[in-house]
Amino acid sequence: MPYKKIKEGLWADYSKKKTNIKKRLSEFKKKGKASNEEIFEELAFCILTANASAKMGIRSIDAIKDKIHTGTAEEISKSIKGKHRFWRIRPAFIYETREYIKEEFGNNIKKMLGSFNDPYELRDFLAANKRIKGIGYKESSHFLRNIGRKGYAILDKHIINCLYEFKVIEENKRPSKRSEYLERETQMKNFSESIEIDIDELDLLLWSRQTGEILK
DNA sequence: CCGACAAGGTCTACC
DNA sequence: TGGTAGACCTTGTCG
Repeated sequence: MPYKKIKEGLWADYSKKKTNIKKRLSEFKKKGKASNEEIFEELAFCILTANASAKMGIRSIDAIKDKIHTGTAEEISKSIKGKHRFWRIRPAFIYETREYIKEEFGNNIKKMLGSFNDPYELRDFLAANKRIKGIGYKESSHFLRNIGRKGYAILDKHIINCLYEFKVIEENKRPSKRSEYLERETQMKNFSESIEIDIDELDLLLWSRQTGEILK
């Protein structure tokens, strides 16, 4: 499909969904100003969504909200069984991440996030940290976006698919390392600039085209 | 009804 | 040391 058609198609869709998209983004912004507990819950949500369905993630986080701040990995695991594919390992990830933030930052996740000036250094930190478990580049970007940080590409299966169809990227393959992630992120940014749709809005737009919904 | 396959990736072990 | 299979795991959906 020629570039011009793609741009027109996206804009037609964007005009319809614009209100919902903006609304969702303002919710993300608001979340960023919430308590340490709520922000940690958002991080836990992202740990849960990796290679699980979005609905599974939402359903699961609701089930364990009362357990994730104080419960053991086993307790979290018990609450999530039957609601999530990876009911044994993901609670362990959440637990380990929580204990790390407790040890290093006195349970103050906002302090942790605030200790970086550069947004990409912050993401590198989250993605590369071996004690922040279950969070790679995609989920790190997802998390930061969900707490109102802007400008990151969230390169999941759906977005990669779209970008490939649009010929923005050359391979229909999820990035498996940092350099690939950054490269495709730049390509998506260039595309978003050229069609004049903000990258954060473009992410929600493309995702909604694949799934029919504007979730998180 | 049943087999195949997908579901917002990341971690670990091994070469 | 840098890269890549295999593990994680179950449920819903589609032919």
